[in-house]
Amino acid sequence: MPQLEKIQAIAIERPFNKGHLIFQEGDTGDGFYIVNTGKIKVFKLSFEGKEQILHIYGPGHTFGEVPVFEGKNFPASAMTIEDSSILFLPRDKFVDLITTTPALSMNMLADLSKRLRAFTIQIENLSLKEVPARLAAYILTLFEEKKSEQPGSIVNKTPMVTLPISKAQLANLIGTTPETISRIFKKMVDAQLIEVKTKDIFITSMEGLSELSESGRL
Amino acid sequence: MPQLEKIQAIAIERPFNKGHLIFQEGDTGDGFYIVNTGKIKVFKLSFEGKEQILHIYGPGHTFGEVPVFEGKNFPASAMTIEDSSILFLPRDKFVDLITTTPALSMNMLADLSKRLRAFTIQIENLSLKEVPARLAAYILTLFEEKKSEQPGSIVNKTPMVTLPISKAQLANLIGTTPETISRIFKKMVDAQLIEVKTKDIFITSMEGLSELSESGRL
DNA sequence: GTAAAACCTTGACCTGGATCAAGTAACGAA
DNA sequence: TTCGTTACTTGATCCAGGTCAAGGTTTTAC
Repeated sequence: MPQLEKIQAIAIERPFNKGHLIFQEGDTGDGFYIVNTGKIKVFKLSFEGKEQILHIYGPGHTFGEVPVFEGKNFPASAMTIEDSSILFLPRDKFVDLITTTPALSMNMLADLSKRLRAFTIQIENLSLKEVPARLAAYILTLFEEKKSEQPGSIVNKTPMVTLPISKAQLANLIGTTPETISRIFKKMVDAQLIEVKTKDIFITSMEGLSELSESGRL
Repeated sequence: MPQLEKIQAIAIERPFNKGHLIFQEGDTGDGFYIVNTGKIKVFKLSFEGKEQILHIYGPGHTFGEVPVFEGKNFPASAMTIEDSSILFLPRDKFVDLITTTPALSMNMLADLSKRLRAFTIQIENLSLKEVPARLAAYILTLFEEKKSEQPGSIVNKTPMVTLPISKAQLANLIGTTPETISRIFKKMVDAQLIEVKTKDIFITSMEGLSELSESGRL
């Protein structure tokens, strides 16, 4: 991204404590956001207060663009889940920038397309997979992300991932409850697929996990 | 859309019978599509063959853009559900056009944003609402669409909508089964919310439906 | 107009996972 | 290190909605 400097020139930095509501579903959006440091969740609440997490984003990710381009309000809410520094990009300045920089708009289109793909997968998970398959898929996704971040080949070591969020949040992300998460982790351990030590998960059968994530009965 | 002519200049028209697979999840996308006439569904299939519909699009809607901007393959499949005429826009020509036409890229960004919003609602429905609420919400959406299409005020008439798709497809759209759709329609009739005559639905209690769609127990 | 096919309804049954309740483990502050 | 808080686990119970099976209705094609 060579446009980064231009973007930073118009960005306003805002520090937030963990648990700060950045915007709420229905609010008017007069700009969008980039995670600088920390971590945020984008989520919906049901009438009864149940939460469904749509995304969890760390440094470098943008969020809250939909109202900028569509002109209506935020379709979901966003909250920090760690102490964070968030950059705010005012709408007008960004639109100026994007209309004069075709490459930037192509990047933005690619970014929204990625998000559409991610939603596609989330809908598939919620509607077509049962909870064990969703959980297995989540663990595998974590592992893939980890591999692409530090591609140094780790031979001869049990593959391991560390949950980046609490198990309660994980439940809200994959559309279930903490109790169910707990029970299914246990079943996975019994089935020799993983070992769990607090937030660390050791994958003992990549193949088994992978199979569970697609066709998955446990 | 003043760009329409330019787009039509690079589009290739293709007629398809009902039930024709336009593209399949995983295929390489070397362009995207616009519905000219007819109707299509974009959907995912589970391992066991269960279907979840992501969108149903009629004339004027674009689909299959994700690979064009993101460079990977289709995240879902698309099929005609009526005899249809579909326009194909080859990737290269479209990218040329879009990089030289800022307004077109803004339109595209707005379009993808709308789709993100729609997915957001679908995820909320699947995860946070029960089937009766989803069905009520669907009927209300149909009614809103109808109103915005023909805004001539219809005073003094029972509000009515016609299901644009089969009940089996409706089940796949809202994430349930035909049997459940059938039972819930019956309950809605018993609760004096609607009358059903084959594909025509007469709304007898807008308020009741509306309440059911949000907080909804039946 | 009639037959075949596709679609829809209804009933009986079953199960995944939610909920409620109570205990246990991990974590942060003093 | 200990206390208080927050996070997680485990058990018992319950129900929304899925599945299977059989019958009814609507649409399509000739």
